[in-house]
Amino acid sequence: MENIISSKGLMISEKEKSESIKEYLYRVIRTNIIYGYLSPGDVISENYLAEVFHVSRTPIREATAHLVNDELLEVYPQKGTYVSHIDMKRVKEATILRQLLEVEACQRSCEEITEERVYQLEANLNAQQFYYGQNKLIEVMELDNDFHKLIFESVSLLRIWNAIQTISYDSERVRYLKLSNHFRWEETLKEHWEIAEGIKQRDKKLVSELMAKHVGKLYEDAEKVREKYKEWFAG
Amino acid sequence: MENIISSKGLMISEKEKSESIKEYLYRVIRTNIIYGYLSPGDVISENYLAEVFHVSRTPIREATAHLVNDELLEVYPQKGTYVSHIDMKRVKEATILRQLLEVEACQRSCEEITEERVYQLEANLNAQQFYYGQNKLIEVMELDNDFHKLIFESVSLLRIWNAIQTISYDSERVRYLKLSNHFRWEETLKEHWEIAEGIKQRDKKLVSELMAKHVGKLYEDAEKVREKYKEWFAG
DNA sequence: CCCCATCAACTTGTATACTAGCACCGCAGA
DNA sequence: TCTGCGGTGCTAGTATACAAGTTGATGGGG
Repeated sequence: MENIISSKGLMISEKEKSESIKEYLYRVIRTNIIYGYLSPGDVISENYLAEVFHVSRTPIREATAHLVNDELLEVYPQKGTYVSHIDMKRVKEATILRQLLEVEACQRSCEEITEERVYQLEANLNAQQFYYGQNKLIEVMELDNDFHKLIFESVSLLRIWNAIQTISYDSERVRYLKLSNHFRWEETLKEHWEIAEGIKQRDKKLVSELMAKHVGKLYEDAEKVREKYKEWFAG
Repeated sequence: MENIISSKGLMISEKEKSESIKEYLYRVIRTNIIYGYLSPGDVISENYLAEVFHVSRTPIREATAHLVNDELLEVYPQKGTYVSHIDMKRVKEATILRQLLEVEACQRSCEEITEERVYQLEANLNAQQFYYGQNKLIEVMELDNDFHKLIFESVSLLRIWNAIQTISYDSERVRYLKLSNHFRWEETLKEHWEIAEGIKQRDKKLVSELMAKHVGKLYEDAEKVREKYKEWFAG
């Protein structure tokens, strides 16, 4: 992936041909927030974004409306648009949601998953290790997401995966802060390997415990991250 | 609630002062789809909607973009915008999601709920009975939703409730078809009363079983509804 | 009669112009 | 120096104009 850091300090990736301008803008702005190129409290007016991306305000507005829905942006009419702060209540709800659903998904995958997909899980973890060694943290994050997504995909629950995403963006920001501080990473990868191995062995009970623990730890980690980056958090 | 059926056959409710035009449009168009004033396959061009609501295309576009995200509308550039068909796969995923989360919520409510909220649950069910007697089905539907929402509210999991909603709109359409055919309604209300009573008695085990059964039945009912309204369904 | 080309009437996508409202800053007066 | 008032420049909300593309009907030629 080739990302360009613009003069405005934004990371601007290439537009895919399959996506419309508004989808492109949504994706790019969202990743800039999650990966910290836009910090909580930052003001980003529509005119400013329109200038940076060389498009009119119309697609910008459609993208920002989506991001408001995701609670990553807050729009105050006639005042401005701000990057939201991370809300621990949101992280908590996302954790509860994920614990229940990821456990369900990996239990089902113990019964339904194919050898091919097990291989994909293992390849994914190897890739994570590789990119982490190269300090390519964004790639590591995306692979981590893909790992979990692969499990949902293996049991045909992608819409549920997407529903999880829409309330997990604050957790994503926490995970990236955690990752960029190299906090507990080796341990986290080990948890992934254990889960993959458990699925391979189709041990539902073991996998459930591992996954519940794995997801649950994010909230604990979030508390620690909050101490260091308290200005990123609300309340 | 005063709803006006426009000359175009749309049910147009009053705009609340607290909501913006785009939020109003989103709400009205969504309810028109769920309550069958707009049927799967219907074409609704942006110009058409702009004319009906006496607004420009800009807020219309923002509302339709949201509805595309909800998979209630499908937009084909330069061709048209269509009301989507009900997808049983979506209903299935929503059922799985709800079973897990509603069980979790009502278990928590057994520990946390206040007497005040228990009273609200009971009042809600009485109101459902009343409006059903008056054949005010839309009010019944909204009260049914409020019943479940109250439970999530009682345990501070409203974001999870909202996440459920975003993948449950097909289920909503099924529920309204079911309701307007007076299919299994008395039984459904009885299930609600049992759940409310179980929460009041704070019997976690009983409530979990009842709720899982209650939510699970929607998918079975959907199969039956599909036989009668097969043109409403995809595939 | 059938087929193909052309054109007109739509559609959504994008850009731009205008409106309304808030906030800040500087100036004037006490 | 402090206070109040008003202008100015910003914001997002909305309306409109234009661009690009699809569809379907119509009419002429084989």
